Amino acid sequence: MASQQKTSRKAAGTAAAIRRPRARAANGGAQGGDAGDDIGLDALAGHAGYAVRRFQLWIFQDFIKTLAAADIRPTQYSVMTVIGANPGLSQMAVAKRLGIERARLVHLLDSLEERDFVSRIPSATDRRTHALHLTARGKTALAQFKRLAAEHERHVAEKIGKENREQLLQILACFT
Amino acid sequence: MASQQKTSRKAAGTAAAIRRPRARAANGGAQGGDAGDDIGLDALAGHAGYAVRRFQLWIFQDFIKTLAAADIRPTQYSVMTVIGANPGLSQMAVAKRLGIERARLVHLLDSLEERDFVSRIPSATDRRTHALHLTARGKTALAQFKRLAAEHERHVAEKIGKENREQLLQILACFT
DNA sequence: TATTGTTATACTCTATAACTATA
DNA sequence: TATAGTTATAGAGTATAACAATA
Repeated sequence: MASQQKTSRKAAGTAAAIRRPRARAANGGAQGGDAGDDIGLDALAGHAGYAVRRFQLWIFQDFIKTLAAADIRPTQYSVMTVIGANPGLSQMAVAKRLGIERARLVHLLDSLEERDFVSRIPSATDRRTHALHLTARGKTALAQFKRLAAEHERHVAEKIGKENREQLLQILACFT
Repeated sequence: MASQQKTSRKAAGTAAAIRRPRARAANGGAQGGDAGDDIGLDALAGHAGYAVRRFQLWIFQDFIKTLAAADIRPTQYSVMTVIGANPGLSQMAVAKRLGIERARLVHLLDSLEERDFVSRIPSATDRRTHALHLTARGKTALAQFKRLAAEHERHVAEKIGKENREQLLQILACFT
């Protein structure tokens, strides 16, 4: 399939190689090879999804950077937070609550269990399920993660403004 | 590595199998095997990143569903929109403007070129670069995509409220 | 028969590094 | 030497399907 794509691209490139007077000049001619910041995006400016995507990229990057010393990523943090607030949940319950595939949660819990942050305790009432708990070490670790996460939230407030951050949380409350 | 993980998980499970009185009872006991909606998440409620992530998932799902008939995904749409608004841009310029890896843009453009929406035109001034343009077919298609995208935006407004959507766009304007 | 946890597969996206051809 | 486009690879993340144990 890759070679097919390659072939068709090369072919298209060759065909298009019949040079034209360049409509590009209509743009001022400064944008062809330049990665300047003056590229018009008005067409995307009105799209909520684009702004939200860029914001989410920024926010996750800052979260990862701020919690890099603890080596915890956003999803791991959310899993530990939910288990810490609701000890004894099953894997299905956590997966559904966070919108994670249960197949993926298996691997997330594997790594958290390897680091001795979480433990799967067989349920006495339903032997298919595990009751999820934070270990003593996990509880201590989560407390530190939360301090770092609070620092990350301050970065967000600095970036978009304290009031704007609170408004945003209100607007999106229906998604938490 | 997989078998290592499996081994350590099984071992941890066995060791933890020494049953405890279940701290879970402190939560009301209804949450263990249940995926109910009453799982406490207060701990995550104050985190902008979590709300934004969930919102972005919803918004992308709706975008993909609304534009499914056109078979266009959000990133493809943003690429065509930028090229349409700024004909003649180089691949680097588009990649930087949209925050996409230039390596990934290659494949995105491959598929758009295969569908005859975009063409790479060799630059006369810098033979390393391609000037990107929409084909006639691409322009017609983009016009239809924009109508569908506008319908998607109406879905967003229905979901979070018309005024909230506009406020959100204002708050996140610095990320577009 | 349905559900939980698990394994496996595939596809998308992200992040790199290297290669080529140009500059 | 630096840059643009390309190729390749590895790692997350997502979406499925299937399986064993259990309900």
